[in-house]
Amino acid sequence: MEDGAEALDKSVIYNVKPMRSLVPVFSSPPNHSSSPNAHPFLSVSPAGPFPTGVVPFYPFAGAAEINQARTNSFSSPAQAAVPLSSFRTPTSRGDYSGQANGDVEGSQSSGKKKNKPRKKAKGDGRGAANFADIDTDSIVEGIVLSSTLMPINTLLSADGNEESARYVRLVFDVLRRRISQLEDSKDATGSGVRRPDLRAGSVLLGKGIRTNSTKRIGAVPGVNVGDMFYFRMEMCLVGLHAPSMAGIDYMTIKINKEEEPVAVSVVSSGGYEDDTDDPDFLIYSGQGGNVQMGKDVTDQKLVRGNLALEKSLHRGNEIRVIRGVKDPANPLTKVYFYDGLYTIQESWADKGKSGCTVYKYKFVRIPGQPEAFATWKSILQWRSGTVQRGGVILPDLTSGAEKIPVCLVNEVDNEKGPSYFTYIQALNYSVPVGALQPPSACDCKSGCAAGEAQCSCAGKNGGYVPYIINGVLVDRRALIYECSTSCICSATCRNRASQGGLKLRLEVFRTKDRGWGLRSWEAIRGGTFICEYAGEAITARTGLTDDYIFDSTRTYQPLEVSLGVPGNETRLPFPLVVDAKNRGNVARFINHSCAANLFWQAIVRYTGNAPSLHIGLFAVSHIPPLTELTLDYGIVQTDNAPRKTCLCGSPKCRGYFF
DNA sequence: GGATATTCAAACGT
DNA sequence: CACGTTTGAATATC
Repeated sequence: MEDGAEALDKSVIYNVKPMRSLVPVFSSPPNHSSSPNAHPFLSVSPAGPFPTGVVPFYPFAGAAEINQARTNSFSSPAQAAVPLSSFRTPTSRGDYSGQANGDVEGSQSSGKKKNKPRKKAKGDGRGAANFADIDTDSIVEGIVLSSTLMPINTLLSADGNEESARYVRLVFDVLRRRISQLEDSKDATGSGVRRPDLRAGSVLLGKGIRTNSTKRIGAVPGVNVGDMFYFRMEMCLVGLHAPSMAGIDYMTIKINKEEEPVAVSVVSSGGYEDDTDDPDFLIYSGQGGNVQMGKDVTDQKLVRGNLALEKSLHRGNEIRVIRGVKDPANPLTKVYFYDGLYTIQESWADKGKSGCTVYKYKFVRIPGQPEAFATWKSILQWRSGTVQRGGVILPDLTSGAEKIPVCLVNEVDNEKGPSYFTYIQALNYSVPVGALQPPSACDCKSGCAAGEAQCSCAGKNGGYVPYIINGVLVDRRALIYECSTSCICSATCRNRASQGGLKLRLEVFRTKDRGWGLRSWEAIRGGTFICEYAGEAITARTGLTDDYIFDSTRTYQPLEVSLGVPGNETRLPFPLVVDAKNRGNVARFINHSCAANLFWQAIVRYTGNAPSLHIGLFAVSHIPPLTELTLDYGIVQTDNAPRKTCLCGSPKCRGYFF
């Protein structure tokens, strides 16, 4: 288009093989918890000293006492092993939300305080009725029983670890997404505020599906600097920050018979006039004094959280800091980054704008921790153009084929870029005649998510639109039917999440010693559609082990946590192999990992008049910006198939792939 | 132990 | 869309 003299197709660029077998980049090293500073409390702990990073504080109750409080069937430590057959798995009907569960609960627990319903005393029932008909017990049961991550009889202990924290976060989000989906499918007549996050959090707390439930100073096992959250409840469930709203979390410690509150974590997210400019410092405002319903601004008092911060200043203990920011990609929501440990350097009393007293605390970040909030700030600068992203080789390797540019960066060595390939946005593959039911053609006028109970596309997906808002998939299914050209609904219908090319800002980057990889500048929620695997469909030969191959006939691990409904297997009813060597999209740069943060999902929709199949890639869990995106490329079943040695480095590494 | 006060939510309406 | 309103739920404290 611009200078036509060049015979070179602009979409053709350099190409070097992605090294799929190499170690993925994690947002933070796993050994972060070995604090550079000695823990100030170790010397005074009655049971100390402990190894660095271990903070076994039980100020009020022993672990046993806390465990005893759990009476639910799923985490009860009473039975050494619970045979799976003693549980009834959900039936294959599309609607599995209304089933009774008395047999399961009854056989495992005495029935006292089954689900801790948290009765609302209010008589109107308006808000409470929002979720009244959603059987969260059955949903959670399906999730727990189908999980491959933790044995169901493993106690989610008061002191967590990497696995339990991951488990809790995954369960929370899939439950929350399912509740959202069920809410979305109802008539949109109810105007009450819906809070699937609170509902999911409350249900899981009631069932003991939480971890690190004892408060502690310093690092929280299984939660790493740079971890990302979308709801306060998520942080509560993993023991990072307990209060559901308050910004300061604190605990009382007993020293020489003196009880004293100390702060353990704070959330800074714009509720007060904090100074958050410098990623190494934080000026944090004390709590209270704000305008509330029918109350004026008042002086803050040195009580509760403020008192705890003051005591922490004098004790010098580490305090976890969570930085909440507005997500520019979705300005209505917030993202929370766990930014690691800080100490308070000084405090003072200020006069706020209204003339009332506001306490201020200067937090200083302990050096040597991985970047978290600092990374986010850098990306904001790249996006606004105030700072240029370093190492850019090509500003857009799609050459405009995507609406959003994908830059090619190398901050590591002298490689100039991958070898030639042609950028295409989508896979072009028609479903074999008779292999599947054809997709539907709905006539929804107002979007297919809410209130369109008659949507025939939703009917194809078991009665529900498979996506909630923002292109977030509720759960993996064998196949998803999207709305498309033959539907009445608009292009913004949420049942078209995989269409229209990239929606996230991505970059292809040079890894340190691992070839090229793909990652995002954006905060990605679990379940989000990332991209499809584009390329040339080759159905004739399967079992290929070349690079740039996606092979649906390989064996894939199930998701660690899912809703547990039948039909979420990955096998397709016909063989599809995609070769992205000569033609492809960003997906061809995605490296393999046995602990991948993406999964694939088959999607059917019309392209013109032909039902076409697409391979969508979705986020397994929240993915912080600049974390490498990885996919499990599966296993070839035949015994003598050539295999590639895997060095993904995860504890679950199989040692090979393909 | 139950009830209450406190609180840097999250959604939605204007 | 910035701001106000509404409905919240965990926890500490009374």
